Amino acid sequence: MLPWRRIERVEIWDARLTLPDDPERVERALVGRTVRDVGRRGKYLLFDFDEGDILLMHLRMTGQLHFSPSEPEQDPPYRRARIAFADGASLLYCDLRRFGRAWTLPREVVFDGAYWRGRVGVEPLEARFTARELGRRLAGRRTAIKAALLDQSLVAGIGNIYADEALFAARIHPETEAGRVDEPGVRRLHRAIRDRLRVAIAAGGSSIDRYRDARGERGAMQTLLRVHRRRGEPCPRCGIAIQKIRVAQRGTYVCPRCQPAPGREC
DNA sequence: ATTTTCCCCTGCCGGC
DNA sequence: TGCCGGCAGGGGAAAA
Repeated sequence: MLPWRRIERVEIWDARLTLPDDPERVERALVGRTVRDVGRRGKYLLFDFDEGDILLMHLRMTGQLHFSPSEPEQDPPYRRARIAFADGASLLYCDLRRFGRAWTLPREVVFDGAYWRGRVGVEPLEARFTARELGRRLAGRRTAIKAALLDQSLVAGIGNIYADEALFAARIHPETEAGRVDEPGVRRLHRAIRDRLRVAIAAGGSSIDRYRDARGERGAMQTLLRVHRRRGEPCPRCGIAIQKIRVAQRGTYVCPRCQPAPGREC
């Protein structure tokens, strides 16, 4: 919905958005550019233009983009920035918790792998993400498997929801040492990651809280989640109560029977 | 180097 | 019922 639109005006109301850069500098870098392509690398959004720097965004926890094809209706809450296009369309950025960031970088930096190394790892839905590749990346890691899944530099894009869901589907306890997941376990986990992400994308994401897509639509994945945010509900596989624990400083949901704690497999 | 802790924000909810 | 600590779809910086 953005390609071929020319940016006429950029308004950044929350200066935190562009930290550590100045909002004015980012505004100047964007005005007059025509959008060529919108892409993604891990959880980073990339806006590529006819010329000049690339705009990168990370929505973090509560960032949202709202597109409207004509002059925006009313002001949504927590609006932080707006890109107004020459044809009257606009892209509004809202963010309750103000963790999201936007910044610009030269194309050659963004398209060089060095920028992403240590930041964003293999894309889980691409062909080169094989079970063998997952195993290679987990090998030798002493941290909990869930912490490893949340580590974006290993595998890109898995967040707290889908880490829980993938581990449940693979029947692996989240606190299992990453390097000690056995080979069949790695294969189950690899399959589970891809399966759960594909289902989630097809469902339009999980609108547990306030998540909406750029058109304002809710996702349906929250109804398909099997353990995440389902403490006390029956496990869909065995029926016993889902437990909530804490792993890697994140709320973690687990079936104590289907995902036996490390060291006492059933 | 890898791993863990703290912190950035605002609003909401569960538990006392 | 009302208040309040804890927690939330994340990750960077600093510390262990």
